[in-house]
Amino acid sequence: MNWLETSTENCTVQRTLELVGEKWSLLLIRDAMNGVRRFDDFRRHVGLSEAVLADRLRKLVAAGILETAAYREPGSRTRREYRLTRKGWDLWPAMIALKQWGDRYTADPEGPPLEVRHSDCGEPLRAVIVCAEDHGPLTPRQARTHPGPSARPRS
Amino acid sequence: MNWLETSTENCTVQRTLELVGEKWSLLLIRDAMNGVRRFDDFRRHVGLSEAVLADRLRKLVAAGILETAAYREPGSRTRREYRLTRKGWDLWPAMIALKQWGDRYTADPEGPPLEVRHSDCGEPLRAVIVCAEDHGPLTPRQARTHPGPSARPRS
DNA sequence: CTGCTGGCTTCGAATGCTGAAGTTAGATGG
DNA sequence: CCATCTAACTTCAGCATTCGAAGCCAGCAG
Repeated sequence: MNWLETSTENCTVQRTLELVGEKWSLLLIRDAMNGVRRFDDFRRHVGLSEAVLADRLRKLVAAGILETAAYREPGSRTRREYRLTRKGWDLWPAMIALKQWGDRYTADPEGPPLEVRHSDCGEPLRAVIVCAEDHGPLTPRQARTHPGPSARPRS
Repeated sequence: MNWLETSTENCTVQRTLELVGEKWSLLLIRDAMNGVRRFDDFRRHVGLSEAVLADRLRKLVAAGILETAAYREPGSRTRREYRLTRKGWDLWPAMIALKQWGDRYTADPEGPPLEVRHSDCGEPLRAVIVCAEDHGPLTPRQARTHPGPSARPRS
Protein backbone atom coordinates (compact mmCIF):
# COMPACT_ATOMS: atom_id res chain seq x y z
CA MET A 1 0.00 0.00 0.00
CA ASN A 2 1.59 3.25 -1.06
CA TRP A 3 0.83 6.68 0.29
CA LEU A 4 -1.65 7.64 -2.42
CA GLU A 5 -3.69 4.55 -1.62
CA THR A 6 -3.80 5.05 2.14
CA SER A 7 -6.58 6.93 3.83
CA THR A 8 -5.75 10.28 5.41
CA GLU A 9 -8.66 10.00 7.80
CA ASN A 10 -6.46 8.96 10.73
CA CYS A 11 -3.31 10.82 9.69
CA THR A 12 -1.78 12.26 12.84
CA VAL A 13 -0.56 15.42 11.11
CA GLN A 14 -4.07 16.05 9.87
CA ARG A 15 -5.56 15.44 13.31
CA THR A 16 -3.02 17.78 14.84
CA LEU A 17 -3.96 20.48 12.35
CA GLU A 18 -7.63 19.96 13.15
CA LEU A 19 -6.75 20.98 16.72
CA VAL A 20 -4.21 23.74 16.16
CA GLY A 21 -4.30 24.47 12.43
CA GLU A 22 -7.11 26.98 12.35
CA LYS A 23 -6.21 30.56 11.72
CA TRP A 24 -4.91 32.18 14.95
CA SER A 25 -4.59 28.98 17.00
CA LEU A 26 -0.82 28.62 16.72
CA LEU A 27 -0.37 32.35 17.25
CA LEU A 28 -2.32 32.09 20.49
CA ILE A 29 -0.09 29.19 21.53
CA ARG A 30 2.97 31.25 20.57
CA ASP A 31 1.77 34.04 22.86
CA ALA A 32 0.90 31.58 25.62
CA MET A 33 4.44 30.21 25.41
CA ASN A 34 5.67 33.78 25.88
CA GLY A 35 3.65 34.19 29.06
CA VAL A 36 0.40 35.73 27.80
CA ARG A 37 -2.54 34.50 29.85
CA ARG A 38 -5.45 36.91 29.70
CA PHE A 39 -8.27 37.33 27.24
CA ASP A 40 -7.67 40.98 26.65
CA ASP A 41 -3.90 40.61 26.33
CA PHE A 42 -4.37 37.92 23.69
CA ARG A 43 -6.88 40.06 21.88
CA ARG A 44 -4.74 43.16 21.73
CA HIS A 45 -1.42 41.47 21.10
CA VAL A 46 -2.48 38.80 18.62
CA GLY A 47 -4.96 41.16 17.00
CA LEU A 48 -7.97 38.97 16.28
CA SER A 49 -11.65 39.60 16.87
CA GLU A 50 -13.11 38.87 20.26
CA ALA A 51 -15.67 36.42 18.91
CA VAL A 52 -12.99 34.32 17.24
CA LEU A 53 -10.69 34.58 20.26
CA ALA A 54 -13.42 33.27 22.57
CA ASP A 55 -14.05 30.43 20.15
CA ARG A 56 -10.37 29.49 19.80
CA LEU A 57 -9.72 29.58 23.54
CA ARG A 58 -12.74 27.33 24.06
CA LYS A 59 -11.47 24.86 21.48
CA LEU A 60 -7.92 24.85 22.82
CA VAL A 61 -9.22 24.24 26.34
CA ALA A 62 -11.46 21.45 25.02
CA ALA A 63 -8.41 19.96 23.29
CA GLY A 64 -6.47 19.97 26.57
CA ILE A 65 -3.85 22.36 25.22
CA LEU A 66 -4.86 25.24 27.49
CA GLU A 67 -6.49 25.16 30.90
CA THR A 68 -8.20 27.92 32.81
CA ALA A 69 -7.28 29.00 36.32
CA ALA A 70 -8.85 31.62 38.53
CA TYR A 71 -6.73 34.63 39.43
CA ARG A 72 -7.39 37.76 41.37
CA GLU A 73 -5.55 41.02 41.25
CA PRO A 74 -5.77 43.18 44.37
CA GLY A 75 -8.85 45.36 44.00
CA SER A 76 -10.38 43.39 41.18
CA ARG A 77 -12.81 40.57 41.03
CA THR A 78 -11.63 37.06 40.28
CA ARG A 79 -11.06 36.30 36.64
CA ARG A 80 -9.94 33.36 34.58
CA GLU A 81 -6.64 33.07 32.85
CA TYR A 82 -5.46 30.61 30.24
CA ARG A 83 -2.32 28.54 30.70
CA LEU A 84 -0.62 25.91 28.63
CA THR A 85 -0.92 22.37 29.89
CA ARG A 86 1.82 19.77 29.52
CA LYS A 87 0.12 18.73 26.29
CA GLY A 88 0.29 22.34 25.11
CA TRP A 89 3.96 22.71 26.02
CA ASP A 90 4.66 19.53 24.06
CA LEU A 91 4.01 21.62 20.95
CA TRP A 92 7.18 23.57 21.77
CA PRO A 93 9.48 21.63 19.41
CA ALA A 94 7.03 22.22 16.57
CA MET A 95 6.83 25.92 17.43
CA ILE A 96 10.63 26.22 17.51
CA ALA A 97 10.87 24.36 14.21
CA LEU A 98 8.40 26.76 12.57
CA LYS A 99 10.23 29.72 14.08
CA GLN A 100 13.55 28.40 12.82
CA TRP A 101 12.20 28.17 9.27
CA GLY A 102 10.76 31.66 9.55
CA ASP A 103 14.01 33.01 10.97
CA ARG A 104 15.83 31.67 7.95
CA TYR A 105 13.41 32.61 5.20
CA THR A 106 11.17 35.42 6.37
CA ALA A 107 13.10 37.53 8.90
CA ASP A 108 13.99 41.17 8.39
CA PRO A 109 17.64 41.71 7.38
CA GLU A 110 18.60 42.53 10.99
CA GLY A 111 17.21 39.23 12.20
CA PRO A 112 14.13 38.00 14.03
CA PRO A 113 12.24 40.07 16.63
CA LEU A 114 12.56 37.33 19.22
CA GLU A 115 15.49 35.13 20.12
CA VAL A 116 15.39 31.91 22.09
CA ARG A 117 18.64 30.69 23.62
CA HIS A 118 19.89 27.97 25.90
CA SER A 119 19.84 29.45 29.38
CA ASP A 120 23.08 27.69 30.35
CA CYS A 121 25.34 28.56 27.45
CA GLY A 122 23.46 31.37 25.71
CA GLU A 123 23.61 29.76 22.29
CA PRO A 124 20.59 29.91 19.98
CA LEU A 125 18.35 26.87 19.64
CA ARG A 126 17.93 24.56 16.70
CA ALA A 127 15.21 22.02 15.97
CA VAL A 128 16.81 18.80 14.73
CA ILE A 129 15.56 15.35 13.88
CA VAL A 130 17.37 12.41 15.44
CA CYS A 131 16.51 8.75 15.72
CA ALA A 132 15.76 6.85 18.90
CA GLU A 133 19.43 5.84 19.11
CA ASP A 134 20.53 9.46 18.80
CA HIS A 135 21.98 9.21 15.33
CA GLY A 136 21.63 12.56 13.69
CA PRO A 137 20.79 15.29 12.97
CA LEU A 138 19.05 13.58 10.07
CA THR A 139 17.97 14.89 6.69
CA PRO A 140 14.87 13.71 4.81
CA ARG A 141 17.10 11.49 2.64
CA GLN A 142 18.25 9.55 5.67
CA ALA A 143 14.67 8.67 6.58
CA ARG A 144 12.32 6.01 5.24
CA THR A 145 8.58 6.04 5.52
CA HIS A 146 6.45 2.92 5.86
CA PRO A 147 2.77 2.28 6.39
CA GLY A 148 2.16 2.22 10.13
CA PRO A 149 0.02 -0.12 12.23
CA SER A 150 -3.21 1.79 11.55
CA ALA A 151 -2.69 2.35 7.81
CA ARG A 152 -5.96 1.75 6.00
CA PRO A 153 -6.78 1.81 2.31
CA ARG A 154 -8.58 4.83 0.99
CA SER A 155 -12.29 4.27 0.45
CA MET B 1 10.49 45.74 26.14
CA ASN B 2 8.51 42.67 27.07
CA TRP B 3 6.63 40.42 24.69
CA LEU B 4 3.25 42.13 25.12
CA GLU B 5 4.79 45.42 24.10
CA THR B 6 6.56 44.16 21.00
CA SER B 7 4.96 44.26 17.61
CA THR B 8 4.01 40.96 16.01
CA GLU B 9 4.16 42.46 12.55
CA ASN B 10 7.59 40.96 11.81
CA CYS B 11 7.25 37.84 13.95
CA THR B 12 8.82 35.00 12.02
CA VAL B 13 6.30 32.43 13.24
CA GLN B 14 3.50 34.66 12.03
CA ARG B 15 5.15 35.18 8.66
CA THR B 16 5.68 31.44 8.33
CA LEU B 17 2.01 30.84 9.03
CA GLU B 18 1.06 33.44 6.44
CA LEU B 19 2.85 31.22 3.89
CA VAL B 20 1.88 27.74 5.07
CA GLY B 21 -0.81 28.27 7.72
CA GLU B 22 -3.85 28.41 5.50
CA LYS B 23 -6.19 25.48 5.57
CA TRP B 24 -4.79 22.64 3.41
CA SER B 25 -1.31 24.12 2.84
CA LEU B 26 0.56 21.94 5.30
CA LEU B 27 -1.40 18.89 4.17
CA LEU B 28 -0.29 19.54 0.61
CA ILE B 29 3.29 19.81 1.84
CA ARG B 30 2.83 16.57 3.79
CA ASP B 31 1.72 14.85 0.61
CA ALA B 32 4.54 16.42 -1.39
CA MET B 33 7.01 15.06 1.18
CA ASN B 34 5.49 11.64 0.58
CA GLY B 35 6.07 11.88 -3.14
CA VAL B 36 2.80 13.29 -4.46
CA ARG B 37 3.39 15.58 -7.41
CA ARG B 38 0.33 15.90 -9.61
CA PHE B 39 -2.70 18.13 -9.42
CA ASP B 40 -5.18 15.33 -9.57
CA ASP B 41 -3.34 13.15 -7.08
CA PHE B 42 -3.30 16.02 -4.60
CA ARG B 43 -6.95 16.68 -5.20
CA ARG B 44 -8.08 13.13 -4.70
CA HIS B 45 -5.75 12.24 -1.84
CA VAL B 46 -5.91 15.43 0.19
CA GLY B 47 -9.59 15.87 -0.62
CA LEU B 48 -9.98 19.58 -1.22
CA SER B 49 -11.79 21.43 -3.99
CA GLU B 50 -10.03 22.12 -7.25
CA ALA B 51 -10.40 25.88 -6.99
CA VAL B 52 -8.71 25.95 -3.60
CA LEU B 53 -6.05 23.47 -4.69
CA ALA B 54 -5.14 25.62 -7.69
CA ASP B 55 -4.92 28.64 -5.40
CA ARG B 56 -2.77 26.90 -2.79
CA LEU B 57 -0.36 25.46 -5.35
CA ARG B 58 -0.01 28.91 -6.89
CA LYS B 59 0.76 30.44 -3.51
CA LEU B 60 3.21 27.73 -2.51
CA VAL B 61 5.04 28.12 -5.84
CA ALA B 62 5.08 31.90 -5.36
CA ALA B 63 6.52 31.36 -1.88
CA GLY B 64 9.30 29.20 -3.32
CA ILE B 65 8.19 26.13 -1.38
CA LEU B 66 7.10 24.21 -4.47
CA GLU B 67 8.35 24.47 -8.02
CA THR B 68 6.81 23.20 -11.23
CA ALA B 69 8.57 20.93 -13.68
CA ALA B 70 7.40 19.60 -17.00
CA TYR B 71 6.94 15.84 -17.26
CA ARG B 72 5.70 13.62 -19.99
CA GLU B 73 4.28 10.17 -19.75
CA PRO B 74 4.51 8.04 -22.90
CA GLY B 75 1.43 8.74 -24.99
CA SER B 76 0.40 11.86 -23.13
CA ARG B 77 1.06 15.49 -23.61
CA THR B 78 3.52 17.26 -21.38
CA ARG B 79 2.14 18.34 -18.05
CA ARG B 80 3.41 20.12 -15.04
CA GLU B 81 4.15 18.56 -11.72
CA TYR B 82 4.85 20.15 -8.37
CA ARG B 83 7.98 19.37 -6.38
CA LEU B 84 9.33 20.61 -3.10
CA THR B 85 12.27 22.96 -3.32
CA ARG B 86 15.09 23.03 -0.79
CA LYS B 87 13.11 25.73 1.01
CA GLY B 88 10.12 23.41 1.06
CA TRP B 89 12.13 20.48 2.37
CA ASP B 90 13.44 22.72 5.14
CA LEU B 91 9.96 22.49 6.63
CA TRP B 92 10.65 18.81 7.29
CA PRO B 93 11.69 19.25 10.95
CA ALA B 94 8.49 21.21 11.61
CA MET B 95 6.42 18.53 9.86
CA ILE B 96 8.08 15.76 11.90
CA ALA B 97 7.55 17.75 15.09
CA LEU B 98 3.83 18.15 14.32
CA LYS B 99 3.59 14.47 13.44
CA GLN B 100 5.34 13.51 16.66
CA TRP B 101 2.81 15.48 18.70
CA GLY B 102 -0.04 13.94 16.74
CA ASP B 103 1.42 10.45 17.16
CA ARG B 104 1.46 10.95 20.91
CA TYR B 105 -1.91 12.61 21.40
CA THR B 106 -4.18 11.85 18.48
CA ALA B 107 -3.21 8.44 17.06
CA ASP B 108 -5.51 5.44 17.01
CA PRO B 109 -4.71 2.87 19.74
CA GLU B 110 -2.74 0.72 17.27
CA GLY B 111 -0.50 3.65 16.39
CA PRO B 112 -0.09 6.10 13.53
CA PRO B 113 -0.89 5.24 9.89
CA LEU B 114 2.59 6.28 8.77
CA GLU B 115 5.97 5.62 10.33
CA VAL B 116 9.19 7.43 9.59
CA ARG B 117 12.43 5.73 10.56
CA HIS B 118 16.16 6.20 10.24
CA SER B 119 17.14 4.32 7.10
CA ASP B 120 20.42 3.14 8.68
CA CYS B 121 19.25 1.76 12.01
CA GLY B 122 15.48 1.51 11.54
CA GLU B 123 14.67 3.42 14.71
CA PRO B 124 11.79 5.91 14.74
CA LEU B 125 12.56 9.61 14.52
CA ARG B 126 12.21 12.27 17.16
CA ALA B 127 12.19 16.05 16.83
CA VAL B 128 14.38 17.55 19.54
CA ILE B 129 15.61 21.02 20.38
CA VAL B 130 19.33 21.47 20.94
CA CYS B 131 21.51 24.54 21.19
CA ALA B 132 24.25 25.53 18.78
CA GLU B 133 26.77 23.74 20.98
CA ASP B 134 24.71 20.56 20.92
CA HIS B 135 23.58 20.67 24.50
CA GLY B 136 20.24 19.00 24.69
CA PRO B 137 17.63 17.82 24.13
CA LEU B 138 16.25 20.94 25.80
CA THR B 139 12.94 21.61 27.46
CA PRO B 140 11.17 24.97 27.46
CA ARG B 141 12.45 25.61 31.00
CA GLN B 142 16.03 25.43 29.80
CA ALA B 143 15.45 28.19 27.26
CA ARG B 144 15.35 31.95 27.63
CA THR B 145 13.70 34.36 25.25
CA HIS B 146 14.97 37.87 24.57
CA PRO B 147 13.93 40.62 22.20
CA GLY B 148 15.83 40.08 18.96
CA PRO B 149 17.58 42.60 16.70
CA SER B 150 14.39 43.60 14.88
CA ALA B 151 12.12 43.83 17.93
CA ARG B 152 9.91 46.90 17.60
CA PRO B 153 7.39 48.36 19.98
CA ARG B 154 3.75 47.81 19.19
CA SER B 155 2.05 50.79 17.61
C1' DC C 1 -26.15 53.95 42.38
C1' DT C 2 -23.15 55.56 38.56
C1' DG C 3 -19.35 54.70 35.99
C1' DC C 4 -15.49 51.70 34.67
C1' DT C 5 -13.26 47.44 33.17
C1' DG C 6 -12.43 42.64 31.67
C1' DG C 7 -14.55 39.15 29.44
C1' DC C 8 -17.38 37.80 26.65
C1' DT C 9 -21.90 37.59 22.92
C1' DT C 10 -24.47 39.35 19.00
C1' DC C 11 -24.81 41.18 14.43
C1' DG C 12 -24.21 42.66 9.42
C1' DA C 13 -20.82 42.78 5.91
C1' DA C 14 -16.87 40.75 3.75
C1' DT C 15 -14.04 36.91 2.86
C1' DG C 16 -13.22 31.99 2.12
C1' DC C 17 -14.61 27.15 1.14
C1' DT C 18 -17.43 23.58 -1.25
C1' DG C 19 -19.35 20.89 -4.90
C1' DA C 20 -20.62 21.03 -9.51
C1' DA C 21 -20.30 22.54 -14.05
C1' DG C 22 -17.65 24.61 -17.76
C1' DT C 23 -13.09 25.51 -20.39
C1' DT C 24 -8.72 24.41 -22.66
C1' DA C 25 -4.81 22.01 -24.84
C1' DG C 26 -3.06 18.25 -26.64
C1' DA C 27 -3.23 13.15 -27.37
C1' DT C 28 -5.97 9.26 -29.73
C1' DG C 29 -9.35 6.77 -32.54
C1' DG C 30 -12.18 6.45 -36.69
C1' DC D 1 -9.79 16.09 -39.91
C1' DC D 2 -13.40 15.63 -36.74
C1' DA D 3 -15.07 13.76 -32.35
C1' DT D 4 -13.62 12.09 -27.99
C1' DC D 5 -10.89 11.77 -23.86
C1' DT D 6 -8.17 13.50 -20.00
C1' DA D 7 -5.45 16.49 -16.76
C1' DA D 8 -5.50 20.76 -15.22
C1' DC D 9 -7.60 24.34 -14.42
C1' DT D 10 -11.62 28.42 -14.00
C1' DT D 11 -16.24 29.95 -12.93
C1' DC D 12 -20.20 30.02 -10.18
C1' DA D 13 -23.83 29.69 -6.50
C1' DG D 14 -24.55 28.59 -1.84
C1' DC D 15 -22.87 27.97 2.69
C1' DA D 16 -19.51 28.73 6.55
C1' DT D 17 -16.11 31.51 8.74
C1' DT D 18 -14.09 35.82 10.02
C1' DC D 19 -14.13 40.79 10.65
C1' DG D 20 -15.13 45.13 13.00
C1' DA D 21 -18.26 47.30 15.76
C1' DA D 22 -21.59 47.40 19.14
C1' DG D 23 -23.85 45.64 23.16
C1' DC D 24 -24.17 42.98 27.59
C1' DC D 25 -22.87 41.64 32.30
C1' DA D 26 -20.58 41.19 36.83
C1' DG D 27 -18.25 43.24 40.36
C1' DC D 28 -15.53 46.94 42.23
C1' DA D 29 -14.43 52.20 43.00
C1' DG D 30 -16.08 56.39 44.16
